[in-house]
Amino acid sequence: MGLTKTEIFTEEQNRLAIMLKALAHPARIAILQQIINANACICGDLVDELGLAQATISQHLKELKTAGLIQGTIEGVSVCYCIEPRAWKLLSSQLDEFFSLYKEPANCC
Amino acid sequence: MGLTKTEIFTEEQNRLAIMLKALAHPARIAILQQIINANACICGDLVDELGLAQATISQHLKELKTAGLIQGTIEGVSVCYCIEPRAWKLLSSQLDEFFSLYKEPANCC
DNA sequence: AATATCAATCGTAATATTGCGATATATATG
DNA sequence: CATATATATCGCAATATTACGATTGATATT
Repeated sequence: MGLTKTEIFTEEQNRLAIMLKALAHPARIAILQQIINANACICGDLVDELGLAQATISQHLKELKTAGLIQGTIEGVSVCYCIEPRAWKLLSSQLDEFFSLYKEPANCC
Repeated sequence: MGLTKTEIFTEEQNRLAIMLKALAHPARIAILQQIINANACICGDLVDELGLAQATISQHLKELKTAGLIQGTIEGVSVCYCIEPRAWKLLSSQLDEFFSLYKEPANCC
């Protein structure tokens, strides 16, 4: 065990869970906020800004990139990271949809 | 290590990450969808509906309850679970705010 | 070519998560 | 009170996550 039973859930449920997992860490939230704020960031900026080791930041960036939420472009020695607009909008709207499923408390327990 | 460095992030970043973590599992997404769909659910219904053991569903319900996303009311032998409206709305608007930080691709990399 | 700079990857330790069987607890019902 | 029903909790095994030092790789700079 210790392994999520993906096969019993829908594609959508699994995809949403994966994206949310990518967001579900304060460092990654902070990284995204920094990237948005600065329009683009390189790894070193984030290392200075947050108080985490370079290896740790790099690993978080990789997770965000794997999820598709950010993209990285090589720019000389450094790599410029910014938001991936499509994935961002898609996730945003999927979450909107999910949260709007719930309408006001009817006659709950 | 293996421990998140909460102290270097803001209260908001940590709270949002905790709530997202509670959502970031297909079983918990499915549970919430079921609860919303049926207006309220008891643990047994969810065990039948999803294909997970009773102990597993109970544990997921506990996590959702700890996060404050659902509430449970004892109803005879069973416990009736439903959405906690305040937490739901709060998270929804916090996510709205977070996602709206990003405005269109300016002159990115 | 040698060196500096920046980021990715490897390896490792500590901790967390996932899932379930077994058991405990708590409330109905006969 | 004994039994059935429903849920929670315990304990465990398998796996995943988090963090970082050390190293590697790749591009500039001198």
